Amino acid sequence: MLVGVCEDDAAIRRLLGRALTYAGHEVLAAHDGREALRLFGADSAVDVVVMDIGLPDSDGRDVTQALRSAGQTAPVVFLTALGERHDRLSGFSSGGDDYVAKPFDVAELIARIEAMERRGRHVSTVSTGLVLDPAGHVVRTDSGEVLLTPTEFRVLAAITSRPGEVVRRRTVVAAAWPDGALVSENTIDSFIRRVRTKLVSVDSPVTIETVRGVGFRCR
Amino acid sequence: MLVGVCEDDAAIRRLLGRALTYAGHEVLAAHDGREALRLFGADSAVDVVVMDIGLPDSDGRDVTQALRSAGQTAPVVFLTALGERHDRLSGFSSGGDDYVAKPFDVAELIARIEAMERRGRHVSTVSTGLVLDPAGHVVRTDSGEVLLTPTEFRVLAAITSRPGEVVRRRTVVAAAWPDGALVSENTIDSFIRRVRTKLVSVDSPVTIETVRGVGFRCR
DNA sequence: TGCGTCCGGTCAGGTTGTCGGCAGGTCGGC
DNA sequence: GCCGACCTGCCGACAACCTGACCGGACGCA
Repeated sequence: MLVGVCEDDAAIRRLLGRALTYAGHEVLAAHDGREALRLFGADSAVDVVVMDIGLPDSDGRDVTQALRSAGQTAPVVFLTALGERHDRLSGFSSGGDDYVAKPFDVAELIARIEAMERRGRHVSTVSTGLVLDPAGHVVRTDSGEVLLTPTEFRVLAAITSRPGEVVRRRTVVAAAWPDGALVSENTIDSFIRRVRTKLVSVDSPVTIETVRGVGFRCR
Repeated sequence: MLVGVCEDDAAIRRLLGRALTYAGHEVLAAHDGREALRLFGADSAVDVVVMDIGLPDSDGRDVTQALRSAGQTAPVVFLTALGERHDRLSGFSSGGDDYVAKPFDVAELIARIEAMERRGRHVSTVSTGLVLDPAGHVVRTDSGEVLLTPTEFRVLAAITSRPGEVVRRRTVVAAAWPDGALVSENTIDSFIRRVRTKLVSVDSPVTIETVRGVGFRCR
């Protein structure tokens, strides 16, 4: 896995470089926002980006936004300064991103990076023109894109992960509520409905059809 | 998932039938080795077989061996009698198989069955161009596919499991209504009719013909 | 601190598809 | 022809599903 690190403090940059290399990853290091944009742009191969919020030339969030609008969809782990409020990020960071407060535990940071990578690896595209972007919880088609809530996204992902196959209701529950929460049957219906509505709103070529008594299937 | 259950004790058969159905699976039930061979043969759509060791007409291990040499590769979960030594099976059962001692915990048995499923999913093909796909709950031919309801699927699976041979009406009932529900003779006719209609709608090369006074046969 | 918004989950009521069975027609064997 | 077995069209009951609305909690904002 290739990890892009954007951090101005040379000591932290070296620390991360060594730790990530030791954990079996490759590292691309940038020391400010401009370099990050050059190295981690859309056609870069980075799988995850570690982004410091407090950069000398700009704010890490702005850099990330620039990366996003350049087409980079890799998930981002933010390094926030001590005392930085988490919620200051929430309005900005898309659902798939994460944040770690300095001073951080290196092992924990690496664990989070690897967790990100597992999620973000497949910007899964259902064969016919529907793109599921886990980094942003966004669904894209030729005619537009729409934002899904986390639960909606998991429901859709569960069903589109097996195109043409029937996904049982219980499978959907297991995928969308991985903590084993007990939800009523009707809750599934509600989310299916919401997802369907959003798919229609972007003229999705993929539709969720119900197989009565069994589950759902996409085509 | 389609689970084949071979068990002579009607109470246990019903228990398993109900529990598996409740867990979202389909069940094909056989009450002895001969029937198991007929229903769970190489061309059957079963994904997993639950096999009682102590059957009236033969040993479950022998039945399994017969299934294997007939080309059936689905994994098997053995039900062993109380006190049966597990190592008695070890020399025989192939790597993918499992065993559960009676009296068993239903939840545990189902968990093991589902674990099996994740390994081998396969699609059964009746010799000439008719595909029974349990994952998609559909039958496919060259000219199209059609969605079957759960009961229709079980009925068709029971009959196509032995191409060219006559399947008795009572066998169809046992396979399609594994919970032991009592259905009128006419209900079978209704479902046969529905299945036939759907087969015709996809130009199926396989047809269900009736053998008066005995049962049905596909060719 | 109070207000507005979003999200997740549930509820009640309407709608639809499946299932099982009935009634009557048809077929085949004797 | 007669009888039983089977086919066919159809219908009612019921469960599964869809839909719109609602509510509490979390969170942002002023």
